Amino acid sequence: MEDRKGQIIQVATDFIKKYGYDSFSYKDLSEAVGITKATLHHHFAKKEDLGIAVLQVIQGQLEYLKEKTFEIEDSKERLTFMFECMKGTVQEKDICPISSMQAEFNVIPDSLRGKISEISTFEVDLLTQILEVGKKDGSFHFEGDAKNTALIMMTSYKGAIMYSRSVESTILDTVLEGIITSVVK
Amino acid sequence: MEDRKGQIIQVATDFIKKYGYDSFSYKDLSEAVGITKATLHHHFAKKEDLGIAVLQVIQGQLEYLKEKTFEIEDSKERLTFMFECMKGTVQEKDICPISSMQAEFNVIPDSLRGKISEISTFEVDLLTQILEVGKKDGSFHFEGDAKNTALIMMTSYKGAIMYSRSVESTILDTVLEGIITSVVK
DNA sequence: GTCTATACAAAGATAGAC
DNA sequence: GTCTATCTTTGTATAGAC
Repeated sequence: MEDRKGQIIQVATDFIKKYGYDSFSYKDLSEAVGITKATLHHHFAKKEDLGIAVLQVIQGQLEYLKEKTFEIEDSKERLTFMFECMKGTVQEKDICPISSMQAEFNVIPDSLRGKISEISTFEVDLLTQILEVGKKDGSFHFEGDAKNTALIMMTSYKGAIMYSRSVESTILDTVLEGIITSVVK
Repeated sequence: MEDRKGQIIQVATDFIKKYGYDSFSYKDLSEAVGITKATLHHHFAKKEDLGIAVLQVIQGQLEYLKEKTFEIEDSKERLTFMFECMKGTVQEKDICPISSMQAEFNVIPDSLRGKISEISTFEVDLLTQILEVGKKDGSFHFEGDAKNTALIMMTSYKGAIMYSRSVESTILDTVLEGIITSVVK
């Protein structure tokens, strides 16, 4: 089964969303996958290697999301689609793996920090572009430049996922609706 | 020196903001404070006890902030004051200790989770009240209820601190200005 | 209140057999 | 590709002396 690697990455991603990169162990992971720690090390010699692999997959998914997003003609639909897709990747009480590793920024390996920065920027840029296009075609209304608005929307979305953990989990939908209508209406 | 306890709490809080609760050790802390691990255990038998102490101090500071905040007459000034105070407690490249522990929610002791939930709720409630008063006296303009707006503002603020870590750190000020003017103008 | 010394468990990682 | 066994380091925590 060559897809062992893929399976490991999948479970590791779930763990990062649940516990964080630093707080899941090769022992946890090996048990969840059903192999030994040694086998895990065979596939990903160091935990750092696994971390990089996880981030590469996420990066690929985001690039794919960008493609799919711009296949949609209508700006409002496009915006909703993007957030719905993002929301779909995190289960209840999980957090965004990027947020998780932003929180751990000072304790993760340097190579991971670089990738996290890239991905963080990519996300905001994607939203910025969606907003710019939507403003031009008259779908969205906001003051200031698109990047600032994108920043507020993205940080609010990420922050809301985080907050859902410790308060009522309905707040994510509330916030999501709020930030979308703030530019659409 | 009875204030050893206070000193330990102070340094522990800094560590949580920099590395997270799970990722700083009694060894790190003992070296930073200048005492041995054993002495640390004398003051706070378990790491969990220290965690609770840290959160109690934060809770107290927030209650004090609420008092001070409502001593200010003008709604706009009050809102700015609150965010400036909050911002003042986190150094560049640190994150809010509450965000930090929200990210670690599934790996911290139960007693800490409870406190985190309380504090998270308190913060949003404080902002909600500021917004409600300001809407009534005509200082603020926003649609929907104050709680939703407070949620968006608070999650955006917290998310921005987080994002500053991995992208340009100027985004915090950008976002802060954005969310304040969104209700003030 | 602080120390040295130590116990104990968990973590990341490697060696070598099958 | 997977295993058992083992190493090394680090983390939390305790015992007992000063």
